[in-house]
Amino acid sequence: MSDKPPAPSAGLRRDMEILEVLAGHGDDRDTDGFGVSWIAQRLGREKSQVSRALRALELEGMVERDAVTRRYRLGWRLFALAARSQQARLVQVAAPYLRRLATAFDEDAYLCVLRGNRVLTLLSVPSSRAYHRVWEGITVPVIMAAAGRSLLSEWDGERVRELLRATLPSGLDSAVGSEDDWLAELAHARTAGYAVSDVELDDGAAGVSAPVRDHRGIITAAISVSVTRAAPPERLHEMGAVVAETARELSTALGLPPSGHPVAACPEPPGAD
Amino acid sequence: MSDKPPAPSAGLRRDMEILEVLAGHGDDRDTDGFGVSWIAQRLGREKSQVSRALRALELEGMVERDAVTRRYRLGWRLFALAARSQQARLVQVAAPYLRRLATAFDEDAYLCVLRGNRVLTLLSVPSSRAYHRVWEGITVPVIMAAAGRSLLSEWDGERVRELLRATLPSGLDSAVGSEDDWLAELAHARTAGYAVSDVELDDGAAGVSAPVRDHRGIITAAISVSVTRAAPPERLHEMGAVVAETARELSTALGLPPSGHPVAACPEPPGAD
DNA sequence: AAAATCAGGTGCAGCTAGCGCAACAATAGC
DNA sequence: GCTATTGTTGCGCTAGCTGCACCTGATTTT
Repeated sequence: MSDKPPAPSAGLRRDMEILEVLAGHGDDRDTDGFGVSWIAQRLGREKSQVSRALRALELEGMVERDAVTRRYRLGWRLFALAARSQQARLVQVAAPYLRRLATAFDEDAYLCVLRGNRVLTLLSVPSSRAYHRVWEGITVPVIMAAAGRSLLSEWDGERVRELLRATLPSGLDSAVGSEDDWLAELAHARTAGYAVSDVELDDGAAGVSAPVRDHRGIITAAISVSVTRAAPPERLHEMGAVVAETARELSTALGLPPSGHPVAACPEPPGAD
Repeated sequence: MSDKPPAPSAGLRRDMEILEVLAGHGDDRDTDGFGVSWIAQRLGREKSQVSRALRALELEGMVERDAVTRRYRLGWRLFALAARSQQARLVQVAAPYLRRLATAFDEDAYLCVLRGNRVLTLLSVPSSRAYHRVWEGITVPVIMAAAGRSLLSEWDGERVRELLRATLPSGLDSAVGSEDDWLAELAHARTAGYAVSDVELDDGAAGVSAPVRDHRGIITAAISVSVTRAAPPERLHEMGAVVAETARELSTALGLPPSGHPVAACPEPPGAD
């Protein structure tokens, strides 16, 4: 009598509820999954319905069932779908944010990821100013890229040293000394939420960068903004704060829970106009 | 024509097909997403149907639509769910180990699991070298993957034969002969703790791999490192030893008791058919 | 030991929700 | 401006889902 009006795609809704239950409380104590009856009761639905739906979902690989305990958990297909498109999605979702930065500072903005011991630029948005060097698809050593510090900022110290040593051919003993400096800078970037690098290499660009996290909270990319005009340190830190905030927004849009809590509200990306 | 009987869960099937299309091929030309008509045509379905399904999926957050281009791509919800899957945990734990391998050898490193008779790559850590396509979320036949040998190394011989026959279309009679070779290689991999595969298929990558065990000692995954440059056999075996050791460390991190193998071959066979 | 309890699956009738066609709306193209 | 293309909606018809009751099989109770 009350409401049954808005019930389109009831099947999908049911499936999503089931998946959400299987996703669990986020805790990892539920590693053995959940049984049909339990899910049905929790959803207030018929067992038969849940049973059939789960079978269908299993057929599609969205859930998988433990052969012995007969319990269900999320399946490989979900993971495969996400894995295949996460990079494409990253680029797409990031674009508007980079544009915002590029126009705000009138500086080139970049989206970078770590590839081996080099930094790969996935997307670059040019400023209005003169020549814009195309970096997309280009890799540079971590130490040379502005985004490098952000990408490594949460790495284990030992790993960073290994990577640095692997990067530097060995001829540079100045580097040996600067390893500690680097680690210190990483620590600073970690606390500040952004990294500032002034000109280090002849060609190496100065810039500010901040880490982008995926839905799991792992740093998977970094955005950076070049700094082509002389600017006082405090100006750089102002920029850093903005870049860091933008990176946070982007992370949220990618599915990162706003404050380290299960998924919730809407990750509304600023629709380009 | 006459058979429409086996059509349960038609809605789910449709949704999955759509998601599969949206996931693309991992190539990066799909970065713009896809339009309704294009998807409909590709699936051989009615536009209206696809349109409505996409709207429903969007409502659930499984897909999202670019505000300006009106094209769809996978949504945050799917990523959030994927992050909660069992595989995600594996990936998270394994990532540092793979990174270490990738930087140590400057070769691509992979984490793979067995999915039916194919090998699914869960995580690929690219080296710094030339562009490499995304393998994450992609499946390849067991015989083509470097990790295949490690994943099958403790299987019953008969079952391996079955799987090989099911995999090979049948046209390849050379395969019939090589079945025994394969079994022999599996035996070798079992004793050595790692598997070395040189180039077998035109595209098939050479590589070394080693098995990863869960807390029960059962092989649940494999890590492998590609070998893109010519290397003498002894070099490959050096690498194999390193990969095997890394796999052991990873297994321990996953909860395997450090002491040798508690070994499978227990009350529970990996699937009594 | 038999019987009770619980989890999961199946058969079936009734009815809802999704399908397909085609008209319509909204853009893009010329 | 008009036409071509893409995306949305109205609606009758039926495929497929819901929900009840019953069945199987494992685990526990007394």
